[in-house]
Amino acid sequence: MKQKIAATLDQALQQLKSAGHVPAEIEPQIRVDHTRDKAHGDFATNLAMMLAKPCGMAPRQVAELLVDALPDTAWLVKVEIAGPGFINFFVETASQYDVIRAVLAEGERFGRSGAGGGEKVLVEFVSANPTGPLHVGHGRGAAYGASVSNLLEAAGYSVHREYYVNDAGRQMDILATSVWLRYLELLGEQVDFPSNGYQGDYIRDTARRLKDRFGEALHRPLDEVYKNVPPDAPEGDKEAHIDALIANAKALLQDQYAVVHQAALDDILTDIKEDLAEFRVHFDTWFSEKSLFDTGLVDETIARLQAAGKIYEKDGALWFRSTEYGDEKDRVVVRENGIKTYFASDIAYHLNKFERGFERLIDIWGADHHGYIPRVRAALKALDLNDAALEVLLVQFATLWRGGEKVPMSTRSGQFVTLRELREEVGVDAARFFYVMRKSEQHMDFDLDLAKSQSNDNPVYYIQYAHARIASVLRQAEEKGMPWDRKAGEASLNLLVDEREQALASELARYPELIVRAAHGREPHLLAYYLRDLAGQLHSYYNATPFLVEEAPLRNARLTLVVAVKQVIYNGLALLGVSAPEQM
RNA sequence: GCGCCCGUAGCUCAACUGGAUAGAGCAACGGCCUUCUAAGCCGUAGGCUGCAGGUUCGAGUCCUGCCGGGCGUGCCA
Repeated sequence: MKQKIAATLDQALQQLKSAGHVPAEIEPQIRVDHTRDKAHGDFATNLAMMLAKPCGMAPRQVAELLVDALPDTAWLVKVEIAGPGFINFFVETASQYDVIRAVLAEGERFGRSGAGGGEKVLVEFVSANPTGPLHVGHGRGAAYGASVSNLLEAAGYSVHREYYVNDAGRQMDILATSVWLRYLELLGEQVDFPSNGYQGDYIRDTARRLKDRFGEALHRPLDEVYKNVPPDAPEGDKEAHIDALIANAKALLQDQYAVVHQAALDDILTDIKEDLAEFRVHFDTWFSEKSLFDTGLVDETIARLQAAGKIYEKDGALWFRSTEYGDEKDRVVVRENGIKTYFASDIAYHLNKFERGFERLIDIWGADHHGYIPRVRAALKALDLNDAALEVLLVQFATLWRGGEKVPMSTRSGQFVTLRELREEVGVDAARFFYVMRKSEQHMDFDLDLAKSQSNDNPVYYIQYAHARIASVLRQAEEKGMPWDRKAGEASLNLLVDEREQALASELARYPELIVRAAHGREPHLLAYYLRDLAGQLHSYYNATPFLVEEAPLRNARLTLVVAVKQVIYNGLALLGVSAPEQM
C-alpha cells in the first residue's frame, strides 16, 4: 500500500515537473508513513514540505498542486492537506483487508521478502572463549545475534551464522593446566591450586572425565610439576606462577599435553554447543582459531602486511602501523617471546571471511571490546580489503541484579550466573524475549528475581497468551459446531467495520515492512515491541467483541481476522526464538 | 586526559531514523468475570525528553559547549 501511494505521488510529481512548477533536477525521496492518529487518515507524506523550499512556494500551496495532479484511483477514498503541509491519505476499507488474505495465503512465509537480494552476510556472534560455560552476558549476545540473523534471513539475505572458537593461545593453556591439576588432585595429590587458574567446579567435572578416559596415564609427580615454579600471589606474581606451571606441564606431558588440551577444549565446547542449541541458537560453522595457524594463514597475513610496509620491529616485537589508519597507537602482532597476539589471528580471520566470498561481515561483540574496532578496520585497509563491508555491533553487558544488589561476575573466579542456570530458571522463551527487549547498545538491568518469578510482569507471556487465546477460540468454535470457514470468512471481510478491526488489519499490514526495518537497523527490539502492540490490540478486541456469534458470515470474518493475527504473532515470535503455544 | 556509548513519567524502556498532541509496561488509584482463558480489558494520574545555545517550515532525534553515568585506553583474550 505504501508503495502504491508513493507511486501515485511520483506520477503527480512528474506532472508538476513537466508543468514547470517543480524544477526538473529535483529528485526528492518520496516517503509515505503510517499515521499515528487516525484523524490523519491511514498514510501521510511530507513531500510537499520537502519541495517547498526548492520550488519557492509555501508548503500548502505545493500540497494543493500535488493533490490536484494525483491520478484517480478507486482505492483512495479521500486525500486531505493538513497541518503545515502534510498530505493525508484515506484508504478504502475493503482494500485494507487484502492483507488478511495475504497472511493466510502465505502462512509462515508472510513477512518474508527479497529486500536483501540474497546478499551473502556472515554474522559472527557469541564467540566466547571455550574456557568455561557461557554466562548470562554471553546470553544477550547469543539472543541478539540469533534474532538479527533470523531477521536478515527473513528480509532476503543469505545468512551464515558463525562462532569463532578461540582454541589457541594462553587462555587455553591455562585451561588445560587447570584441568590437569584438578586431575592430579583426583589421583590423590595435594595440589595448591593457582590463583590465576580456572576455579569453577566444571573444571573438576572435566578432570573427572579425563580420569575416566586415561586413568593414571597422565599422572606426574607433584614435586616435578612445581619444580622451579615461582611463588603464587599474594607473595609472588600470579602470571609468572601459572606460566611456569604451564611450561612444566608441557615438558612433563610431552605429546600428551595436546591430549589434555584437546580433551579440555572438546569437553567445554561440547557443553557450549549443547547449551546454545537448547537456547535455540544455531550456527552453521564453528570456526577454529587454531586452524588459522595450522593452515599458515596467520603467518601469511603478517607477511602480506610486511610486504605492504605496514610492519616494523621495536623492542623485539613486531608492530602493525595501525596509526596510519586512524588508530590511537600501533599494535603488536608478534610479541617479544615470539607468540602471536590474538590480534594477529583476528586479522587473519577477517581476511579469511573475505576470502570465503561474504559481501557483508557482521561482528557482534561485547561492548567492552569497542576499543578494538579501529585496529581491525586499520588492518583490513592495510590489506586493501573493503573495510566498509565490516559492521561491528556492540552489545552492552547486562548488569545482573539479585535481591536489590548487583551480582558481581568474574569468569576466572568462577563466580557467575550461567546461561544454563538462567534458562532453567526463567525458561528459554522468557530469556530470549527479555534479552532483545532493549536496544543492544543500551545498558540493561537484568533483574534475576523478576525474570525468575513466573509473574505476568514478563511481556512474553502476554504475547503468547494472545496466540493461545485465538487457538482456544478456534477450539471452542469446533466444539460448538461452528468451525471456522476460511472461504466464507475471506468472502465477508467487508463486514468488519469496527475501528478495532481496521486497526488490527493495518497493524498486520505493517508487519512485512517492520521486518525489513528491524533487519536493516539490526534492531530486533522493534519486533518485540511490535508484537506486544499487536497482542495488546488483540486482547482489547477480544474483550470488546464476541467472535462466535450466530451470524455465520460475520463470525467467519472475525475468525479470519484473528487467525491472521495468530499467524503473524507466530511468525514474529519464531524470529525471536520464542515459542507460540496453542494453550497456556 | 583522550575515545566510544548513554541520559525520555517514580522504575524499566519505546518513539517508523527530522514530522502533526512524546508512547507502552511495571508501580499507584477506580471500575469489569452466570457470556469464546481475568496470564485479560476499560478508565484516572503521572513529562521543561540532563542543562544552555545553534541549524529550519518543524528537533527527543542533527551540530557545539557544559553536567552526570558506563565502557575502553596491555607485548591480555
